[in-house]
Amino acid sequence: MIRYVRDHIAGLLEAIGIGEAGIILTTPPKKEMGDVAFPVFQYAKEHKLNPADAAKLLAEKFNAETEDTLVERAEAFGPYVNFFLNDRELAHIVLNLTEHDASVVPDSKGTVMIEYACPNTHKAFHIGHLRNVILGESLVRLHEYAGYRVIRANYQGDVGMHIAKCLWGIEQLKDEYDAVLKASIQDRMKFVGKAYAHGATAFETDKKTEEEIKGYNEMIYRKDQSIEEVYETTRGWSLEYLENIYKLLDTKFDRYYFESEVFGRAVDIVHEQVVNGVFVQSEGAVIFKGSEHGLHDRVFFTTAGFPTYEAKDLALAEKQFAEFHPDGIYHVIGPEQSDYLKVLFKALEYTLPESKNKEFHVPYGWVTLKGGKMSSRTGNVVPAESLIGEVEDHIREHIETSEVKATLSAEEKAGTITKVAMGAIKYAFLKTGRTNDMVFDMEESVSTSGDSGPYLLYIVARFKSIIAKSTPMGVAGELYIPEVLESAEKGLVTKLGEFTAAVEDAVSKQDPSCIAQYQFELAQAGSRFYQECPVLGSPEPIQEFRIVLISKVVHTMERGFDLLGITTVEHM
RNA sequence: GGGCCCAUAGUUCAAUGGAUAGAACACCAGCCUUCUAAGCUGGUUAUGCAGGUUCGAUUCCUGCUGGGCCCA
Repeated sequence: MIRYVRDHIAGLLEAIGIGEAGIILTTPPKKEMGDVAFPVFQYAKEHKLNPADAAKLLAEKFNAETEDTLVERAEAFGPYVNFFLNDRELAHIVLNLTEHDASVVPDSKGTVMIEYACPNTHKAFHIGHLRNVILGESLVRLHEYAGYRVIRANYQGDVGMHIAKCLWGIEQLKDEYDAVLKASIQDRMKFVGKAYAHGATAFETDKKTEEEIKGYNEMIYRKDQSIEEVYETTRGWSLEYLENIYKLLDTKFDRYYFESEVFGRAVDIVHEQVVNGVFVQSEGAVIFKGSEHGLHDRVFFTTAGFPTYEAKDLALAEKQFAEFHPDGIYHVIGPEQSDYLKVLFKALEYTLPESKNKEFHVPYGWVTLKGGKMSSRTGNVVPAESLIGEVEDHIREHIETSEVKATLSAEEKAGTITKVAMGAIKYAFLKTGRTNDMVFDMEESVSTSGDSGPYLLYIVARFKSIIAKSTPMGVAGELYIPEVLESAEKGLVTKLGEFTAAVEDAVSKQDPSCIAQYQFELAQAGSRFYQECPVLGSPEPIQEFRIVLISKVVHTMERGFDLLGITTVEHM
């Protein structure tokens, strides 16, 4: 509901002496029941009335004592007083509404760092990472839109056992490594994946190999000459591969942090804080007693003398605060790390007091694939690029077989395919509530109908097409608005007014799915309008009104899509 | 063994403690001489189990069952 309307009605109610204790207004379930609803439970309780009687009483009182251009009348529906708004007034308000709250000044709410993506090098980028990046990018845009200065941070794991396993595997497959040096990035990464799998399997099955690989791990930390070149080369491959994916997903980062750059400082922090008693020795390791804070104990320094990722995270936080002085850092990380992060944040309160109440975990649900057609390869890890490729194939098929698109150039088609494919994927990943697990359904996400990205983009393309065909109108004073709107027009106007509320909801919950749901509802209302209300075929004053209306719809949809990281297309 | 999360229609998802629990897919029936039918309209189907708090519970509390995860 539009804030203006809400405040207006609250004011009218207050004027007749109702609702001093803060008025809550909602939307009736059906439009025949009015535009705005006032639940009277609280009022009835205070006045010892039964809710239905109270509603009747209040509706009568309102109608008798209130004269207003926007609110035509009130009517009691059970325990609710519902208000019916004047179509023309409502449309006037909505069409003149800027979709962006003018009170939001860019960068006025302080600085937040959003840390997302955070993959390991030398590994495939799988569908879980995909959800992470798509979510992170959308959160960045939401926060910027809401008036925050946002630092995009990415913390990539470029040291550790997973790389030791990979490097050991490469040593075993040296001939293949030499052969693949000049190959495409896809093939080089395919080899890296194979080498990792080789090392990981050997690590599990053979005690002697396990020791060897641990030796590689030490060599990585010491930057041992014998592995340095292969390490740097394959690290470079990984970063190139990841950068391609970021570009495809239309995301970027202000700061790339690496485990290798915080490792040294991690050692120092733990040593310093052992002296201060924050960390304690335990069976040769150094631990933080989370159990003294209702959490659990964690190792920050191993018996072998290496800092764990716990320790590295301490050094990372120190760097992040020193470099950007954020008012908050949001870590987009899976829910399985929830308990770990609680311990980490607690330890940080000691090693870095300024971080207190400024570190936040933004968890998101697990991703699985429907059908299992793709889940069989290499364990159950699905590389992101193969999923993206498959979606693109589906979309391409639609575009290529369409007669309407015959006029498009090859370049336009390619651009459209990419935009629609990425829109399909991003929408599929963002429409489910952030913390809920989700199932990625290939058929549904590329589906041209239903609750899918392509469906939404199609609605926008149709409206854009109408606007493109219309003759531009001169500025001719006040816009004509019909006295009574068609049902489909009214629905569209009402839905348009809800955009700001959807954004506020998304920001407060840190959940882009609020926007995705809004986009779908607006598209549905738009689709119905498209079906029932001809634009170009209508007589003049109505045509002008409808063009202004659909222009507003296109504008709002594009704004919403932008917050999701999705780009609209002109034709599809 | 300790802790965290989840359970809604055949399937995938919604629902600040409030009106007849909403959509989408699938299935069935209609709608193109008219702005893109990748569309629209109508129809069928659900709150895991047992209690409790409340005028009112999908929502909050307790126990149970089933699934996921973390720590040991």
